[in-house]
Amino acid sequence: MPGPRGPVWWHGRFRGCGYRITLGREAILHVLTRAEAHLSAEDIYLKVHPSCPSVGLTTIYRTLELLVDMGLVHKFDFGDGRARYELAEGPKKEGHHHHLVCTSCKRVINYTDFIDEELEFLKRAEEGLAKKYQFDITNHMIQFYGMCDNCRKKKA
Amino acid sequence: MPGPRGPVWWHGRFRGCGYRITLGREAILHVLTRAEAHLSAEDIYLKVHPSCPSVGLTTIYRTLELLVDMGLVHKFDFGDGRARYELAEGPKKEGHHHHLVCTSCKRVINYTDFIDEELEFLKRAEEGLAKKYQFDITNHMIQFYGMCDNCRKKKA
DNA sequence: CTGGTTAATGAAAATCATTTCCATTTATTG
DNA sequence: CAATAAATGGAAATGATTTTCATTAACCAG
Ligand SMILES: [Mn+2]
Ligand SMILES: [Mn+2]
Ligand SMILES: [Zn+2]
Ligand SMILES: [Zn+2]
Repeated sequence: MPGPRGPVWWHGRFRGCGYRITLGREAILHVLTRAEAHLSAEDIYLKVHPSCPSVGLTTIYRTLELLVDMGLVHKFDFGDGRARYELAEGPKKEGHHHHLVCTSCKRVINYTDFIDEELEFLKRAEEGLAKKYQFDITNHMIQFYGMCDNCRKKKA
Repeated sequence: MPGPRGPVWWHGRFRGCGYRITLGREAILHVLTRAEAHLSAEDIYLKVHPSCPSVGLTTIYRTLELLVDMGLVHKFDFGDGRARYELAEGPKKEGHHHHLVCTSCKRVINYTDFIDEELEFLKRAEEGLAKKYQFDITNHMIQFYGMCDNCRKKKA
């Protein structure tokens, strides 16, 4: 149930780009907004299906591509063979975090620690790199890989 | 031409794990050692083929998986639909760098700038995260995304 | 050096996430 | 409400990667 049709934070962005606001898109954003985990296209399809059975997997993929291009959603590859999607920034600014990926079980942990000193480092790096390589930097990604608690115990 | 069969830097690692040293593996490592770019499995297949036409694509995939698991090779997803591989560390310590990825043309630039302050930041982050999340961190990845010189000009 | 053991391999087939096609639907606008 | 073009769904295509299985060859003991 996508809720009342009132103006929603992302409607403006859509209208501004000349994109239409459809039931499917509404449902997909709704799921992404409430997602705890890092959802695959199929995960989203399954969550959208009960309330909007008419939305097909193709639309999920198309919408996600659109959202990624608009910068509203980030796309990740955690090594399990399917892309994972996550809202870039909600209405609340909970957002900015990075990932700890277990190479053994593919579990992913969001962390926000060290974000301050990280921001410091990133700002200078971005500036320097942009100038040196004539790159217009819009985004970054940091991931740490290793073995999680559970997997380490299993090995022992 | 995989060169003389003398002891090579990675032979020890292989023997230690009980892995056999085969012509195919020799050829694949040889290509990776000399690679300038970030090669896909097929790129490697094509480079190996002339001197070792008997090595099939399946072996390329299998060997790359092995090398990634051993930590000798890093696997990347730059968003063009195929995995890219790069030697983690050669005999010479040229290695450590990160990537600038053009989201428009998928061009990738290696950079080593800011590595010192980055290392500082990473060391502390790794320690803190390892303790807090009980993660055994073995690796990390940093990528900046944006639009490269060429692509920006085209848009203008 | 040689034969036995078993990892490694190639080719073909299977998998499966993602994309493409195209006829149909629907959001938007006046 | 009608006109228009964007958006969509379902089926088929795509294409990278994986699996299967019969064959080869690396390695080791003798
Ligand atoms: Mn996350
Ligand atoms: Mn590189
Ligand atoms: Zn794990
Ligand atoms: Zn570019």
